[in-house]
Amino acid sequence: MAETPQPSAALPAPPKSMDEIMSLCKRRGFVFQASEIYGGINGFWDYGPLGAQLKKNLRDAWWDDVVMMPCWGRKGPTGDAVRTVPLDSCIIQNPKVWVASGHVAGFNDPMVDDKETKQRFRADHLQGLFGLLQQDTHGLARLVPTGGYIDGRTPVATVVASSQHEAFDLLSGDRKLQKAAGYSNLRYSSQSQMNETGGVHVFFEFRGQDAEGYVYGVDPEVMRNSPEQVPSPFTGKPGGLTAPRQFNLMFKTYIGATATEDDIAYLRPETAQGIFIHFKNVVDTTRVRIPFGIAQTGKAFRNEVTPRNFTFRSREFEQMEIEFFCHESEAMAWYAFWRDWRMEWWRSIGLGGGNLILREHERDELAHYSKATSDIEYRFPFTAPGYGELEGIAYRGCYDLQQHQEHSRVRLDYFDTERGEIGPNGQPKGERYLPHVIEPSAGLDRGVLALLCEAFTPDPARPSGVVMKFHPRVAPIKAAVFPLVNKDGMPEVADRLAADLSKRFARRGFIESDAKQSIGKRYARMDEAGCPFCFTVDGDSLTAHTVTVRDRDTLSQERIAIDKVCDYVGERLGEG
RNA sequence: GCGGGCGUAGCUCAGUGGUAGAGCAUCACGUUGCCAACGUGAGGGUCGAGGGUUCAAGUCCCUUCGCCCGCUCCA
Repeated sequence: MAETPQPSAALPAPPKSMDEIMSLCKRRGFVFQASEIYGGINGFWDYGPLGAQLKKNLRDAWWDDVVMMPCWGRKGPTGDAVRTVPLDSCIIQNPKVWVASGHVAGFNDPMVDDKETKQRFRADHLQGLFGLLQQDTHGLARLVPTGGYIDGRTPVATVVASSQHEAFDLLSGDRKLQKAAGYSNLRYSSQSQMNETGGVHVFFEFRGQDAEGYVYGVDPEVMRNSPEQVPSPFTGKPGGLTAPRQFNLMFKTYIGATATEDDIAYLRPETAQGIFIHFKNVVDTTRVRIPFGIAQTGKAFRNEVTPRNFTFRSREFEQMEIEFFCHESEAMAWYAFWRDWRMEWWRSIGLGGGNLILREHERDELAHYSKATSDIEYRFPFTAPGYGELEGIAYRGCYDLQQHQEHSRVRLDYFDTERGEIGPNGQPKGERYLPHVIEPSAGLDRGVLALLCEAFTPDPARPSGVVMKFHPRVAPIKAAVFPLVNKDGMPEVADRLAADLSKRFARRGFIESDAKQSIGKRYARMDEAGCPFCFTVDGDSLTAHTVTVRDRDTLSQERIAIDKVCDYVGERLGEG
């Protein structure tokens, strides 16, 4: 037979193709398009048998290392072991939760942002100051288009106001704005009504020093198509505004069968808020003391404008979030601790190498409540040479607890008996405070996608052409057992070995046994599925009680005793 | 949201108006002696969906859904 092929390590790594990765995901049952037989549904993906197990393994690894043995037993910056407790909160909560968190505000109308001042306002509240057209022989009628806006005209100045009247007041009271727009001394001239297009349109005309004009709503088409020409109401600079954007990113649903507007609820856009709203319950019931974390995994939903890049931006996705509560004075130390450990953790499950980076946010990138944020980013084939976010570690101050405290009117502060001045009895008097929060928030589906992309390794020297080099800890198939040929008692020995392996490892992943077709074909199938170890029962197995073990990554084979096989696998799965 | 491309078997694709195809994969039987061997046989398609033009549509037209790429966006 052919010689053992050598891995083509000497050759430079061929570029990874997202198409090929997606094709393999479909072919081997890692990821399917949701509702595929009905034509699919944009932004939703399902996991096939291997993908479901891969995802579970990643989630379990996170749970083990975050909840059961936090940070691998490492001590935190305060010298104590890291403590976390788990939580599992509902996808649907009282809508007030999302009002408090800021997710509901202004989400039902197209919104415009000022890029410089970061102020956001409703697009239909942008009122413009327009000069009259030079040759306006047809009068104002020609300015009246459809929809109540002045079609296609660019204002020389803008203000945010809910009515033309208010807009005129603002404009006429702001000499600086007038001057910037080339006018001065604006005053009310007349109010005309038009009904050329069936509707009544009211113009607030004005007269300035040298010109006339009118105040009217800014055409959304203009804001959308040429935002670079629209002056900002805050800075007066043209181009300072974004185009109007729909921000209804939360999925709506109705509670109860009546489905009226009063019954509206939302699918959670993040799991984090479920943790914040139970902060007090957890403190009161579990004897945790600050510093400690609450961890949760679960589905979240966002009505993304543009789902794209395979599972990277999906409308339904799973998060793995920790909210770590600590005293403000120690928050930055904990922030650095979590940031660095999370980075180590992703490396430990196989995302080492140059594709993983830690990126500290610039100051102007930070949310207003955040004092520091960093992203752990992976270089996906579709982001290369750039990176895509896997996990964000944010120092959120006490913003979230404060918001919920205000909106719910329930005190969420914490009485820390280990702080405060030492009293006459030698005991600290205690300190009452709102804890500060470090939030390591990871995307499980993005993690799975990164594992798939990282594992995907084209190798022309192999019969399969590709090998999935999953870390054994996350590999969906942990081991495979093959009889070299299907006779001479080999299948029976193989069956017994597979049964032993299953007994010990089947809770962590599949144990495959396969007696069909040539041995090479079976190895090739396991390469594509990313099975790290293949044990082959041959003639010597019957007499010497040994099998060969083939290493997926090196293709090397060694012979080990049958009764050592389970320990061999156990060691490599990280059981020590 | 805008522009471009694509959609035929599980996968990769051919098929420019006239009987739905290939390779690989899958299954069965035989063979088998460490890297997708071989032989024989089998199953698998309303050509993404809907409508239209035509004697006749996978092929031409319209609509729609999905995916990919670029811009935009990512609270």
